[in-house]
Amino acid sequence: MTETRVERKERTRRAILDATLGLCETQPLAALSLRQVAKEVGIVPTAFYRHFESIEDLGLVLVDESFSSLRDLLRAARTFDTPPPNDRALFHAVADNSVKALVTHVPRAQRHFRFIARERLAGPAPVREAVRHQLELIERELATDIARVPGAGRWTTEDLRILANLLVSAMLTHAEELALAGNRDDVVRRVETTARRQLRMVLIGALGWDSSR
Amino acid sequence: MTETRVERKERTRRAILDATLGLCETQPLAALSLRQVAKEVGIVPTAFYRHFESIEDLGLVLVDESFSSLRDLLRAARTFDTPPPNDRALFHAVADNSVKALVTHVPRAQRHFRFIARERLAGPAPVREAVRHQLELIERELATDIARVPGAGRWTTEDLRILANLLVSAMLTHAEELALAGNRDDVVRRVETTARRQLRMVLIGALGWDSSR
DNA sequence: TGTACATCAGTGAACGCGCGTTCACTGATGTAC
DNA sequence: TGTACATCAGTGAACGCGCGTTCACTGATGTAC
Repeated sequence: MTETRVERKERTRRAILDATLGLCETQPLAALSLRQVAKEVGIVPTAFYRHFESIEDLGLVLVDESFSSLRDLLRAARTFDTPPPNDRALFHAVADNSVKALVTHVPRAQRHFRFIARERLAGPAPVREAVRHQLELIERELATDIARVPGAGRWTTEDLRILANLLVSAMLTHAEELALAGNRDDVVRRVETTARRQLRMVLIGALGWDSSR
Repeated sequence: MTETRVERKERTRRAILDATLGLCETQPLAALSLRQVAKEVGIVPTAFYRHFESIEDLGLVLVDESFSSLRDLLRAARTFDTPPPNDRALFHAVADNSVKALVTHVPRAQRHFRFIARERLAGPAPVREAVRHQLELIERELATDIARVPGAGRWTTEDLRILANLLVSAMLTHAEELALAGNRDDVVRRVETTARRQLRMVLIGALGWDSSR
């Protein structure tokens, strides 16, 4: 015996998740059939039920998986090689780091990002809700991070949330574009430039912002 | 005879478009069947072909329709009752106006916005491409508009495009949330506050921005 | 170690149903004279 | 105005196909003793 029963089951489960991610590269979850997935995996349709209750149930698992890969991206974006000497340099470094993380990570986790891009607004309600929840967590974490930056003391909690929301929206939009555009070099470079410049505009603009005005 | 043959045909065509918008409130275009649409309209499935070649063909028409309603919103957002006295007041007025237009217009054209939100990333490639094209036009118009604002002289064309892209992304995100959340009062108010505050942050932050740095 | 039994991932036949598309048609509206 | 013919939006039967789900099953793996 080279593989236990549990290992074999896990392997099939993994194959179902992968096959679904593959099929979702060109169509939304709602357009998939259980039989299509089963055929792709190489199992009989009824065997699907040994692993998931429904396609939607499977979708929720994929949302969790996708966001765990997104958290990797965000962790990378927060890491600095050397601490920047002043505020302006700090913001430039943050912007450069974040965008570098974006363009290197998205292609590696492309199928996950494509899945999220598609299902975030088009998916079944519970799937959309799950994506929404995860994005809210990210937004809150970012707000906490920004609060620690020098000069952020003047900002109210509400404004920090609103700023974080703006940054998350903008970067999500870019990630979605990258994921759906494939890896066309011109697109990657354009998105890279745009994203970096926007982060700088907002962060440096933020230095002059006063919550009380 | 109360209705000519042409009028009657147009009425059926309209009914097909409306039925599709209705069905797309809860599912993406790719999950619809031609028979479902025909049943909703009250015609026999084969009659569909007298009006459209396929569901995708119909989707492209709905994209055009939706964006013509979005252009109405944008026209409204650019209209001022009284010209503001200074730059800061101008930006506040622009932010307030734009957001007011957003929250009043989205519910009125809700089905169109829901359709765009769903199909922008999840739709068939030609539909996604059509949405993308329309958004690019809006972005370019906005850049031209910003260029006319006092203090924008220091900005490069490239930076104007990038700023416009940021604003369009942010406002699109809010419009999509409004459209998919329905008309829940708390959501509308939260989005309204967030959107207005973000526009102010960016526009006022932009005053301190210098393309050369 | 060997045996007898339990578990359970995956099978395969079967079901009724909705699918897109074909085709020849109908009958009201429109047009030519 | 009246008649004969053309147009064409919508009909209805028919097709083969893939759908989700049910059910009783098989046989390899796991467990108790």
